[in-house]
Amino acid sequence: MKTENDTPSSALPSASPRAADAIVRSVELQIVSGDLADGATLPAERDLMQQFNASRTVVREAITVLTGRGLIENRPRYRPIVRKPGYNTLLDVMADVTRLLLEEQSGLKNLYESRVFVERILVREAATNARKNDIANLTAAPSLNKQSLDDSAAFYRTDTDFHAVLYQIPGNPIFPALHEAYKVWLHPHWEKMPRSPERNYVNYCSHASIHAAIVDRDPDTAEKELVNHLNSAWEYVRATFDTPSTKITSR
Amino acid sequence: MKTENDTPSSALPSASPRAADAIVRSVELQIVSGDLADGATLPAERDLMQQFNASRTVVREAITVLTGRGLIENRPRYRPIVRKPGYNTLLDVMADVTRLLLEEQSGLKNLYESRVFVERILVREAATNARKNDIANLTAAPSLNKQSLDDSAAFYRTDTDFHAVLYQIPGNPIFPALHEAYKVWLHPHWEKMPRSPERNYVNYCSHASIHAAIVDRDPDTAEKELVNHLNSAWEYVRATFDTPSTKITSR
DNA sequence: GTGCTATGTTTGGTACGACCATACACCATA
DNA sequence: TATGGTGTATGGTCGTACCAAACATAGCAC
Repeated sequence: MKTENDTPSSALPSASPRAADAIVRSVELQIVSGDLADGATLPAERDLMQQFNASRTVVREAITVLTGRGLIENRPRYRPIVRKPGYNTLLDVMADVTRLLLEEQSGLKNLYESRVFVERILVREAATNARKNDIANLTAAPSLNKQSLDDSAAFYRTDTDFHAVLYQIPGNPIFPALHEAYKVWLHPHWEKMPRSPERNYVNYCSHASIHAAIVDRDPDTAEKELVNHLNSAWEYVRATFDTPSTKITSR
Repeated sequence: MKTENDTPSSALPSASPRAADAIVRSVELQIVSGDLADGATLPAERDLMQQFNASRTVVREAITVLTGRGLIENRPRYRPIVRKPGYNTLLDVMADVTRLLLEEQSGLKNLYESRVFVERILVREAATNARKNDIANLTAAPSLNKQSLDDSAAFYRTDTDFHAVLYQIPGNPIFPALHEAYKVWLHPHWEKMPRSPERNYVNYCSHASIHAAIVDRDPDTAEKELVNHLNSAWEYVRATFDTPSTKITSR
């Protein structure tokens, strides 16, 4: 986390008076307060200069920072577009660093393992507390799976959709955003996974089993089926870059 | 060098050839490859100008971007310090946006709820697969709690330590980083929570119960105790900013 | 010799001005 | 009216200059 180490000699000599920070803060405030609506465009840089009484250097630095935080979108020759921060923004910001972390073998494994943990509790939650509405969504997804067994690309989409339902059930916007993040980050590696109607059928059966267990209000079975499902998928992905020590063990 | 052959009507008209990006990528590579070790300092800006044959404007923009990604640390009048990215870096990057999201009431609630979900699966995992070593850590923590019942500040620390153990058990570095993030983001709000030796004792008992259930290899009870524990804590925090609709219901 | 101070150098932060390429609005011509 | 050329606004880049703080060094006092 942020290094908050005060220098041993005194309290806070830092208080970095970077001029751009003031602009960043000001724009941030305008965004969260709604003065700058989502989708609105920022004034031209030369106008911001006057507005904040700063040089273009500083204004541009502020824009760079805000872009890095995902608060504005900055295409080369267009005005910056305001993007009101949400949970998806949060994951967006992580994307660049995540890409670096995923380049190491253990990175992908760790990320996938975390997904397994999350989905384990999500299926348990579903089995325990899913409402009629959720069950309906959860029922529709596997049937769509079944219809696209022969089209691996389509199956991949409906496969993802099934898991997406799990992330919606808690009603917490963090989870759908998290699912989106897993999807984006894992997708490049899943692309390389061999697919076949037979393999799709196995996955479909897993989804059906999980769905059945949820309908039965049986969290233990639901979790067990999910773990089997995800571990099996991992084995397929692992085969595309097989190395020792990437195997998920059950401890 | 830049591709100018994309179809003008479709696809990606962007292909932004921002000069700073090249520097960013280059430095990123040097960091992950180890050419730039963690803790090393970047060359002076005027040296980087020559090295990349770019203007200082561009060099400084690259540094700003890298700082935003948490890959370098940039104090006002010092050389930028290289920080090899890890999972904690990941959470660091989210900090600024998270701060904005937490300013909305539902932000805190959503974040805390996600923590409950995560810890639910963590205690289940602990009850199922914790090794002797983990159990030992888990045993030590509550006893430290007990010793600091009368010192609320100390108790808060040991309280956090107990939960930290849960995040260590899976052996996945993502979880300790996540715990650190929860700690930092939730801390300001927990600060405002009223504390007392009696309240500390209640929390201690919860920890003891969770610990006992884990030792008994009883994930259901462990989860139940944890949920009670965390929901109870939430009620105390909620009291500091009471508004309707922030109550956590069990659906 | 040791320790402190004054001074010059390095370096990041900021400002200003200039130029380029392109998106876009505008206008003139067919 | 449709089309194509033109001018302007705007972001991207460059170069220079200046300031203030950090750092290195030399010089001074003891």
